[in-house]
Amino acid sequence: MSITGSHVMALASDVPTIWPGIIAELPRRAVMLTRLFSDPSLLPDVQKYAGWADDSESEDSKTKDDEQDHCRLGEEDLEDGDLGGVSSRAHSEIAAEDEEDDDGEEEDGEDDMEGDRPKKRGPKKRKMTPARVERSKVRRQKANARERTRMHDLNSALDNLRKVVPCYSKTQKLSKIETLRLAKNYIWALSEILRSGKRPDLVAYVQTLCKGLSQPTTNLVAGCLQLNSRNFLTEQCQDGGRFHGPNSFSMHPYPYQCPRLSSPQCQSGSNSHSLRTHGYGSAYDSLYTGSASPEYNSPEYEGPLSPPVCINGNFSLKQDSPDAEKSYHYSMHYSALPSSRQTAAHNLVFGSSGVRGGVHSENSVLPYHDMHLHHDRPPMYEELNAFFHN
DNA sequence: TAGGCCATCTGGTCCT
DNA sequence: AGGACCAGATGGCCTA
Repeated sequence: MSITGSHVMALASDVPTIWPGIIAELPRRAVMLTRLFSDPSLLPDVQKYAGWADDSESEDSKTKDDEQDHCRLGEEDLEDGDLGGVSSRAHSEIAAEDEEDDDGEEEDGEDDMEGDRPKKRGPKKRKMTPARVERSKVRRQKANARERTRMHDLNSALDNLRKVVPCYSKTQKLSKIETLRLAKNYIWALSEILRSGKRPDLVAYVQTLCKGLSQPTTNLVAGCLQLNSRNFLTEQCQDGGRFHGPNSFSMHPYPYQCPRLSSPQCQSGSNSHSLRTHGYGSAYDSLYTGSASPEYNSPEYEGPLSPPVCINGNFSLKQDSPDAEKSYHYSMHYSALPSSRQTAAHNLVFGSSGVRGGVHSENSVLPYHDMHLHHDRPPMYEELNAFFHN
């Protein structure tokens, strides 16, 4: 199967429009990937996509509003007479530097020699008048306010980046460095998917995402991706990370029972369709469960094959009700292994203690309502998923 | 209490 | 000259 321009655009559009590095990188990456597929007809689509910065206008304006808020905040700080922690000593130093700003008023009576030592080069020290001290204070305060605004903007961009990487938790925010690492891994993983043109391998994909991440973040990502870490590792240990398709696992509500999934309509054979109509389902099952295959109806499968999650956020699905966020939680249960192997596999990635950073892998599956997979995916995701479906 | 993370201040450097 | 950017220093907060 060939990859269309919409596939490339779908992947690329999944990247935040805020983080400058991502903005700069992804369009270029998309063009490069398009060429990898040796289909020049895709280039117009990709180039059109490269103008996506326009789509982020609302986000930009929001950022500007934030910036204005920050500026106002800074002004308030100044109005309060708070020097923002600027010590009097620091101000004296600034004032000393600032002396050179003022023409005239040079220190009189300085000879070419200061005692035995030659006179210092550079501008002469100037007397600090009260007016000059005040000017230096104002200048320093303005610089501080600008710096605060700059850092707030940077943090705002990071927040936006957090929302589009495969794992997002309101309460357990990724640190800055972990966010950047995960974003890098995410981009890399997407690129690899495009490059290979193959259905991504579950375990390898998660490993790619978690590469270089701290233990707690690794656990968090595993939880966000709804992977029971032990079983995920069991699978990894069992067959070297190969994903065997729908018969290799079953889906269970975990750890919370979903009322909707318990309902008859969700249990019925048409649940997949009903969930699709709610915006769930097709991505994951088409991607990883092979809904078109006979195995789809394997007796081993009992639950609805349409979790609102997927191996990565890129293929996750729109959830259009707050309840959905609260209700659905799954993990993957692979075929059982002897506990010793499970332990060995568990230790492989999560450490021998199984607990580190206070987040045990088994407990790393956060309540779903606390986590967000990606919302509001463009319709082209269906197309993209169809690609993996083949 | 130590360590991690963060916000802020600060001064230096570079650019326009 | 002024602003943007950067990195070091510092102190606060949180968690194990």
